[in-house]
Amino acid sequence: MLQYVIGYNMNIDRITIEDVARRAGYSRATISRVINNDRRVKPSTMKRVRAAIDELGYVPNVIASALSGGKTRTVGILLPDLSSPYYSNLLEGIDRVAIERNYHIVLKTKHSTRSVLELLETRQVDGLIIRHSRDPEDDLSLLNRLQSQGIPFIFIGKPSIDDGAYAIMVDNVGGAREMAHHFVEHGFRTILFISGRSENLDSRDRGYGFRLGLAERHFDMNNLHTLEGDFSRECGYEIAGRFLAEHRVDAVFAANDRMALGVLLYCHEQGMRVPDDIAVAGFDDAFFSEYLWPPLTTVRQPMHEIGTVAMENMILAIEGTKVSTSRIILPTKLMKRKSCGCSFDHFGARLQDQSHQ
Amino acid sequence: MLQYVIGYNMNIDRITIEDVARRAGYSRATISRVINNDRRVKPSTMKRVRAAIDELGYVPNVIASALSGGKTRTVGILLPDLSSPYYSNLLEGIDRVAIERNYHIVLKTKHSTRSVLELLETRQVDGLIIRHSRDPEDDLSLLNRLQSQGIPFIFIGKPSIDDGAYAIMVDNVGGAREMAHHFVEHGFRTILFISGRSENLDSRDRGYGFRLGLAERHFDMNNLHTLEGDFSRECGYEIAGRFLAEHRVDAVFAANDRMALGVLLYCHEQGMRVPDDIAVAGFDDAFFSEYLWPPLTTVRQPMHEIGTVAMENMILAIEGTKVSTSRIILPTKLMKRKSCGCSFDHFGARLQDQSHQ
DNA sequence: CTGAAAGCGCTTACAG
DNA sequence: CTGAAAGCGCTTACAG
Repeated sequence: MLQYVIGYNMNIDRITIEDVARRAGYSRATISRVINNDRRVKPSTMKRVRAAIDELGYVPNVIASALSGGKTRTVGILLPDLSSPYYSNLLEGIDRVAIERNYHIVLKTKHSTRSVLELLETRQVDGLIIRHSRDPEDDLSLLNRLQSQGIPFIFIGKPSIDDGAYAIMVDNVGGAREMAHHFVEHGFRTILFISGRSENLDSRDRGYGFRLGLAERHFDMNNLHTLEGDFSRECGYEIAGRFLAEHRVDAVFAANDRMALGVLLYCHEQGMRVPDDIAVAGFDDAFFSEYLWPPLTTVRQPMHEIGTVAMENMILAIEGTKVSTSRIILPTKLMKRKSCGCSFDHFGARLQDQSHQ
Repeated sequence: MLQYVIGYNMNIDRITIEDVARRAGYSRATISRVINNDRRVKPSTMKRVRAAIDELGYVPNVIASALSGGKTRTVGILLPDLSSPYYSNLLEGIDRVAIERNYHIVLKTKHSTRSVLELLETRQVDGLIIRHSRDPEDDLSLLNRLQSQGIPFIFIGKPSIDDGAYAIMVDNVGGAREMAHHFVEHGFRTILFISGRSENLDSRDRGYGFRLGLAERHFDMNNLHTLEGDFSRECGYEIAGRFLAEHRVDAVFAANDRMALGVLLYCHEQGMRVPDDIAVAGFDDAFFSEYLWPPLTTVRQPMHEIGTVAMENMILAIEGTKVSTSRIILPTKLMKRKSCGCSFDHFGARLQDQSHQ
C-alpha cells in the first residue's frame, strides 16, 4: 500500500552550502558568491570552490535561495487557457530550453491572476512569459506589479502595453504576403478574404500583408472581396454561406484556420469540391489543419521557436544580461497542402518539400 | 524601456505571520498552527486569528513554509512529452482544480528526471502526478525516492510498479465493449481489429473488451480478424494495405486513433468510401479525430475528468486525508461520428446527442 | 578579495 | 492549549 507518511522530515542528508564551505575551506558567503558568479571572488578560490562543489555533487537549494532574496530558477508561464491544444508546441519550446538551462516552469492560466501575484510576491518565479488573451484589461494590475518590482517579463504576441515591453512576435505581414504570391501563382483571379475583427492587430497585419502581396503581383484589386469575421469556425461557415451563394470566387483566404475550417464545412455541405471548384487557405497552422479534408494550406506560426526564443531571452533577462532589442519578429512558413490546389498524397506532410522550392 | 532591475529587494512590505501575530495578540507559533489547521488550538483563538488574517489580507509565504518543512501548495506534473497536444485536456482538468484549491503546478517532461529529483529534494513540490511513458524503466529511481520520502504520487494510467500505487485509469474494457455493441447494431458481419503491441496493457484490455462485446451479441467470432499493430499511423496504413487488398470486411476497429487515421488514409488512396464501403473506428478521441474526413467514431478517454480526479486526490493525499481506494477507473464515452456509418452534418459535434440516447 | 552576522518567513519539538 | 527558541539553507550589506 502506498503510504502517505507526511510531514516527517526524512532528510536524506542533503549536501548544503555549509558542507561545501568546510570542504573547500571557505566561508558560506564565499561559496554563495561562487554559485552566483560574483566577479569579486579570486579566480583561484573560484576554482577550488567549484572543485569542492563537484566532488560533493552539491546542488543549491533554490527554496532557501529564494527566501533570502536570490533566484529560484523558475519562470511562470501565463496562458489564456489550456482547454485547446493551441499552445502545446509553444510549451514544448519553452520546456526544451528549460531543461537545457536547468530551469523549472510553473503553468498558470488567466483564471488565476491572484495566484500569479502571489507567485511574484513570494519570489517563487524569477520572471514571467505572458501569452495574453484577447482582452488586455486583465493584465493591468499584473503589469504594474511586474514593472514596479522589476521582474522580467516577455510577451508572446503584441503586448497589451506600449512602452517597450519585451515581446516575441510573428511576421503576420510577411506570412500573408507570401500567401498572396502563392495565390497568384495558382492563377486565382477572384478572391474572398475573410478578416478578423477590425480592431484585432493580427488580423489587420494579415490583411495588409495579403493586399500588399497581391498588389506586388499586379492582381486586379477590384476582384478582391473582403468580409469581416471574428476568427470563429461558425463565422467562417456563415460568411461563406452568405457570400458564396451569390458570388463565385476562385479562392478564399481566411485570416485564421478556424474560419477556414468553417468555409471548408460549408463547401462540403454544398457539394463544392475543394480545391477543384474553389481553393481555401487559412493562417496559423492550427493543430487540426493538417488533418482536415483536404489538408489545409496555411501559414505556420513557428510556435516551437517562439517558445525557445522567449525562454532564452527570459533567462538572459533573469541573469542580468543586457538585451539590445525589446521586440523580436519571427518568420512564418507557408504550408502548402491540398486545399489551395497543390497536390500531395494522403500523407501530406511527408511530401511537403516537393512542391516549388 | 523595460528595466531589468534585478536583485533589489523592493519589498512592497508584505504582510507576514509576525503582523498577524501582533494584530491577533498571539505568538507566531499559534498563527502558524491556525494556518495549518492544527486541532490543538482552541476554537475561540482559531476564530480570532482567522479574523486577523482576513482583516490584514494575509497570505502565507509558501517559500518560507517549504524551507521550514511545511508545504508549498505546489504539485509537479510529469508528462512523457509536450510535443503533441494529447495532454492539453488533462492539463486543463488539473489546472481547474489547482485554481479552485489555490495550488500551483509545475510542469516537467520525461527528459528532466534529474530536475524532478531536485524538486523533490528541496521540497518544491508537495506531490507528483505522473503520466508515464511507454518504457517504465525511467521511473524507477524516481519511484524509490518518492516512496522513501513518503511523498504522495498518483499515476495516470496503469502504474509501472505494482504494489498498490495510486492510479487513475480508464475503462478500456468497457469502452471497447461498447464499440463492439455499436458495431453489431450497425449490422457488421466481418470485422478487422487492429491491436497495439501484444505487451501493451491498454491494447490488451481494449482487445478483450471488444471480443467480449461481440460475443455478448452473438457475433460469429470466425469473422473477426485480428492483426497486431504498434499504435502508429504508418502501421495502420500498412496493415490496412496488407489486409484489405485480399480480404473484404464491413468494418475496421483500431485500438487507437492514430492507427485508425492510417486506415482512413489508405481507404482514401484506394478510392474506398468511408463509411459507405467500409466503416472505421478508433479509440482515444485524439485531438485530430473529430476533424478527420469523415469524422472518426471513437471511444473518448475523459482526459479532463482524469485531470480533475487526479488533482483532487493528490490534494487529499497532501493534506493527509486517508483515501480508501488506491485505484480509480473512469468510464469512457462512445463518440458516434460519421466514420462508422452514423449520420451527422458537417458540424458533427453539434449533433452528437441526437443519435441513440 | 573574504568572513561574521543578521535576516528572509515560516514550522515544530519542547516546555509549561 | 500556547509561547520561546532553534532551525530550515541560503544571500548580502557591512567591515576589514
